[in-house]
Amino acid sequence: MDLYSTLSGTVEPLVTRHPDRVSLFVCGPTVYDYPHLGHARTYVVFDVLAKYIRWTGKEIFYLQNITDVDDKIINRAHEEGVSQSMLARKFEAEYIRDMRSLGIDAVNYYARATTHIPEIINQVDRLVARGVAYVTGSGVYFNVDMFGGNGELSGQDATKRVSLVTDTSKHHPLDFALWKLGEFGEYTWDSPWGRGRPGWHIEDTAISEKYFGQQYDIHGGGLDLIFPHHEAEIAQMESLEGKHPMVRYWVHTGFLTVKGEKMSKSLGNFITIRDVLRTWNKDVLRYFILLSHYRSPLEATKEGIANAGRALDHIRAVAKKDTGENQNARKAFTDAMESDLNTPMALAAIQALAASGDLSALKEFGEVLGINFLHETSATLSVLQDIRAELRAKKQFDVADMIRKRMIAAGITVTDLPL
RNA sequence: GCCAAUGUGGCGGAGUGGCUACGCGGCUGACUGCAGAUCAGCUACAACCCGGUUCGAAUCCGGGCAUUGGCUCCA
Repeated sequence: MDLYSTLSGTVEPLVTRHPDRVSLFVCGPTVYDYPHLGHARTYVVFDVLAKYIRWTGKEIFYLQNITDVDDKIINRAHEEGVSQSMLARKFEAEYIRDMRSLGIDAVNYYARATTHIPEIINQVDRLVARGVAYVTGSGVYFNVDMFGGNGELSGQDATKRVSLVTDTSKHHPLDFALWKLGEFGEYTWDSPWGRGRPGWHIEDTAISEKYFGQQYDIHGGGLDLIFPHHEAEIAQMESLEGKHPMVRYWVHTGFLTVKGEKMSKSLGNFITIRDVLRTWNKDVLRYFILLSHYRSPLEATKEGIANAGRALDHIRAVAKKDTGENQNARKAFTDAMESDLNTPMALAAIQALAASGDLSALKEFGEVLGINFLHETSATLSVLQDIRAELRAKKQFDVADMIRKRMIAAGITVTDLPL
């Protein structure tokens, strides 16, 4: 398939290091609060990417980190009077719960920062030994002047930029912390440089190196991580042994916006996933997300989600009778997915499949997208439907209508065909 | 200031150098025990602006503008 990489700035054919095995690493959340719709977008997109690649017959290992040691967690735990681990475990569980309720199940392994401290320390140690990191009284820092490749992803040269932060202990204002020295309560570990905790960027490279090595195929995350986070990751990993590129395919999802502004925890304009799922089910939400291309901005509005819900209802209403394969629409679907995961086009193909009654393709592709395009049926429901059909045939409309009324009240969509 | 993403019809949203995706909404008709749904058709004659290349550009090139974001934590 073709995939856009931020590194090259173009769509290019996906050529993985092993023809039939794909390694995918996606930056997970910092677990200090409930996940919001912006997270839903990013993780639904990568869920679909992984499912699609798997569907094409390749083996994929999808690894995601969980940032469970960080300033925000420390502060929040302090505010709420709970331990850091209690807070982190709670919101990690909430995150996993929300991901499940969105039908996200393509991740093979969630790796916590705090369970990879030895790997982190080891990596920092090697960076110090290589001479690209140095130790001060406040921590271990990566020396950005020592890394030539900086700025590849973002187009920004870190050594030439102006920083708002002034920390006189650092050689260069933009040098970033690999290890922060100090006592941070529960999450403080011994290290060769003294007690402390990891910097922000190091966990990803320590984790990805452990499971994938210094080079792997796809690294994903939100657009907001390109700088400085992903640049820092490249600097760290490629400084170990000079292997380049660390990753060839950097896939970044566009922002989810609210009234034109990026949804974020810091802005406080976020809608949690569970709030949305109170009104709409995961099929509607996924349909809404996939209705726009993953790199475009996506404006979250009630109207937009409701619109997606109507479109999905329509597909289900049309897809009632199985009338065989629609090869053209099947090809259109895979062509769209092959083309930089063009889900809006893929959904157009889904509509065509529904219209032509290719139910087996709808089921199969629905699994790739994580959306159920067919009406759910159960034994109980079909018995009720049969009874109603008989009653209507006998023109006993009062009883038939009463059953329909009750079914609708119970949240079941009932649509009769003309007699 | 520097860097980046985005800019298409009432709305959402694709592709493609010329042959007008698709959906939602709206309109008309058909069908229908009733709701609803479905079916057929119509609707919008759209491309941020200014230049250029071309027989032809929304699509390629140049220059602007606007919105959002990154440069501090962020999916």
